[in-house]
Amino acid sequence: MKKYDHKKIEKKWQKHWAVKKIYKTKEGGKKPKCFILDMFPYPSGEGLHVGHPRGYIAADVYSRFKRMNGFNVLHPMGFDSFGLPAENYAIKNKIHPEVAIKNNIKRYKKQLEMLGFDYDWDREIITSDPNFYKWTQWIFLKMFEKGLAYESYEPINFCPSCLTGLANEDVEDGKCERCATPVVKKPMRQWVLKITDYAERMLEDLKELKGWSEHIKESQRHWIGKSEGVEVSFKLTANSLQFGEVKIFTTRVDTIFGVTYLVIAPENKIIEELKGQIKNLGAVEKYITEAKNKSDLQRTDLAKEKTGVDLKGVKALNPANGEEVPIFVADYVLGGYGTGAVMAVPAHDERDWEFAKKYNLPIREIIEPLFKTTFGPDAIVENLPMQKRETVVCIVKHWSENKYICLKWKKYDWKTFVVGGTDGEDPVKAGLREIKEETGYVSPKFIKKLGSKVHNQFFARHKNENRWAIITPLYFELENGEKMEIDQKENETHDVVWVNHNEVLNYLFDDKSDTLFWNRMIGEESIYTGDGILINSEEFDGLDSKTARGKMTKWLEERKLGEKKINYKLKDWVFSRQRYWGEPIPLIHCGYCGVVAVPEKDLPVKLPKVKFYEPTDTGESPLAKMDKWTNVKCPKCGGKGKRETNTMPQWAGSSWYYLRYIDPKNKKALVDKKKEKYWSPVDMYVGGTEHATRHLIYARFWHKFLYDIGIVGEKEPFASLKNQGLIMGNDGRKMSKRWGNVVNPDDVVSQFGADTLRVYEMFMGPFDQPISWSADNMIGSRRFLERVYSLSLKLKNKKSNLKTENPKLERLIHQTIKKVTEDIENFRFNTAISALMILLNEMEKDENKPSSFSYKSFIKLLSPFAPHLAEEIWQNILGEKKSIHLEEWPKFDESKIEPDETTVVVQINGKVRGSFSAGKDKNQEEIQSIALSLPEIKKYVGENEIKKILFVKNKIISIVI
RNA sequence: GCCUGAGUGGUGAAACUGGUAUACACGUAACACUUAAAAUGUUAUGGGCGAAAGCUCGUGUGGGUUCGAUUCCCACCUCAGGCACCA
Repeated sequence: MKKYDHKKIEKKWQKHWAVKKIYKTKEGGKKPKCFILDMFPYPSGEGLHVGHPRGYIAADVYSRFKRMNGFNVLHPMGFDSFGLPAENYAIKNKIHPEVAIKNNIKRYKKQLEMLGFDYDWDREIITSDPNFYKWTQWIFLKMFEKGLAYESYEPINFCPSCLTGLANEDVEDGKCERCATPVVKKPMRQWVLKITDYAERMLEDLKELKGWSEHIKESQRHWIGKSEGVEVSFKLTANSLQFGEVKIFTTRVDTIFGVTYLVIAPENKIIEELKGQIKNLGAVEKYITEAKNKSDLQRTDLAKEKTGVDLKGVKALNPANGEEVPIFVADYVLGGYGTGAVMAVPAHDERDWEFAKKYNLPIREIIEPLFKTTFGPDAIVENLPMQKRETVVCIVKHWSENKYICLKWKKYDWKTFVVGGTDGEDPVKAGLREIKEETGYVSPKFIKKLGSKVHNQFFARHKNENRWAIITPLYFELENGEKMEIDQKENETHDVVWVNHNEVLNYLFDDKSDTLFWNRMIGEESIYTGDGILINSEEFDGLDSKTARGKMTKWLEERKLGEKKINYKLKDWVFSRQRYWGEPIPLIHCGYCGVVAVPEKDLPVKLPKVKFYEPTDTGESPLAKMDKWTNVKCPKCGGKGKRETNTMPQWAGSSWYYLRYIDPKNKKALVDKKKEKYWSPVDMYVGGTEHATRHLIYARFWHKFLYDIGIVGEKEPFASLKNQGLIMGNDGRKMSKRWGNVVNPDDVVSQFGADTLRVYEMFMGPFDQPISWSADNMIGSRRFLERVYSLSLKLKNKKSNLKTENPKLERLIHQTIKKVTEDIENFRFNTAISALMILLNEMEKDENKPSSFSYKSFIKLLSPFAPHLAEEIWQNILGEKKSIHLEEWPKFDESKIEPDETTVVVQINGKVRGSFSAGKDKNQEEIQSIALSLPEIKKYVGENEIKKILFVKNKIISIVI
């Protein structure tokens, strides 16, 4: 028998498909469209490793599947070729980036073609191609026109190794995302895009993105980082004279009466204004200089130890109570967030608390902790009123050992300290009384109070009411073991248990207020940062935090001392790079007119060809040295002008590239309106999760902008997004030259074939989960394909052309069609392939000769995964004339899926004790009588009384005895 | 610290809205074919007890709900990813 020669087969059909252009996307027609997009690769020097194509294979499978299901498919590919990696590669290897990119793209393309993807290469785009980046520049100009691109001189993240400014998104853990060098803050001229204008819409529209995985949306929400609070003005005084004001931002106005000092960031400009008033200016300036010289990494690494300097001579007035508080400059407050200043409430904020402890600042409690029980049998019952009750909780220590009294309640699953109501009595007295009554010990001695009162809201089962316990926690010690008789009633309620010191929390376990008491008891200082009940807050006393926030905000607003404010962590996008290999920013600086846009007709502003493109450390791009290129006429006044020499970041082209696939050769517009309307949005976007907070944020931002100026008709660019898990080396580490664990797809394809690689990568595990490469496991996929091939030859030789087959196989065929169809639709490729394997196993049995419908269906189901082999069988063995990839996807018949007989399982007390097969849809009575007549069931039931019988049709009968 | 996801055989992993846990594949063992090996095929393959029929334990740990839990609830542990002095 002929052997499965993957080399011959794959080469033959790849050529055939290319010549016949079977994957060419046609415009128009009546078919519904499906736009399938891969995150296009960055053509680095390394070439693809076996992990890269996982997403491409999935998209290709999906694309072929959709095409066979009657969709007009757009599945293009291109290259993201501008940016740092290409440039760094070029510098390292002393090849001009343009040449390097050309070579690398060639190599990538060859590798992609080798895997048999169904791209329409006529639509290929390359972001460093002037015909493409003309439109990248055009979009920038539109943003400039709308005031969304602005020039700034603020200090930004700067990579001292790449010698360029970076966006917030390009920094990971305080290090440059490309080269892992710690970034520094450096003031420099830069172009910035006002992405923050779109923060709210980007956040809001996430809700509509049903096809995105939750964790990507979650990390975008995080990145955008919305928080609602109040901006409050604190008046400043020096020598009892008013001296302007400082604005702070807080989400916790309810704690404003607990402010004991203010903190401003070293970057805050207010310090400049106050210079004349600061008595220790030298120390303050020294601190600020030091803070500025710290890298981000240092500043966060040193986070554990907070530092700061008092602004002597200047005080702030708390608008809530008119109190004068000191002001500190400290770098634990960030200059770039909110107003760059905060009110410090050390009693209820961990950072402020740490700082206050270090500098011995007063700590004032304003919030009494409130714990609500929200689940379990003690959960608050809605619509039942709250009964307030003053309570004491007594921690009682043994007279000689390190043990404490806990009560174990008899009727309820409770373990508590000694507790009791005070009924207006002095809490200490009440505590003494409770200890005696409940435990019998007669010698308790009061030692101390354990912090503030604590509120506990729960459902009191023993009284059948919602209880709001206002607890005073007290600490007692017994002087001796003398005991009196306990009241009968108390004795019936609970047992007294002595618990060792270090086991107390484990014993009591679930009540958070107990934990708090205990921590205070053992002297562990802990602060409460949650919501609670206000005290020491004048007219706001007794309110809960949430209500207090509302009332205080109103109070401040009425007096013009504060206003509601929303802040975002998202920062504007630093959009200029001091590097050569990027899109030139199409602006001209003119001495008379200022910054002038390059007229649209002069686009693209081409990147000049240069010999030297290494970055400089002057804060200028290498382009600045090219006088011939930079010196131009001002388009407005005709006078002398200079081109902007900064270039765009790596992410510019990829922020909109998908739109260009729709209309890649259009010279007049970014994209034709009609075509855009037909193809948008992208129906399925496949790529890695590493782009969650970079590319995917930028692209959404640009898309929304293009929507606003009427270029696109959809608010969101990508309707569905699927993320592939990383493929690691067989050692479980990320594939990298460094570990020597890189597997080259060229080798795999040559040895096993592209189809085997494709099937294996889809079969190896769930698509979105990371997984280690295993050459051993891949053998299974190869064997599977070999068996498919040899079965095909066998069936051909036997000239099997059955019309029907045995019903079991027929049912399996229809089940498999259903399963594979649903699985591909949901990106569950591993189970789809397993279903195909099960079907093959059955068809290989002699008694199960498939009909020609069945066999052809099977090959069609296989074709998205193994396109070459499927085509070979389809045309060469089965003698079909049309490509299988243009055939129609098989349809299953629902009526043929259901079996006539089902296996009914018999359970006794939930355990499987037997099973039998019975006709479909039999009712309980019939099944029950069969079940009870089975000997193995009789054995168990015996003389026992049957309490209950549960029945699930076609599945299970459960007997309870 | 916070957020998200995940813990199932020797391994990669299945299991629809709670209903026969371990499908499919890898590996391993035995057998067949072969002078032999490879390849291929057949059979077996969670642990314990048992000659066997069978019994019993088992989806990270501990508890709960249920006739019945990998699936739902609570607490904890471990791993991966994201964010991290964001007031």
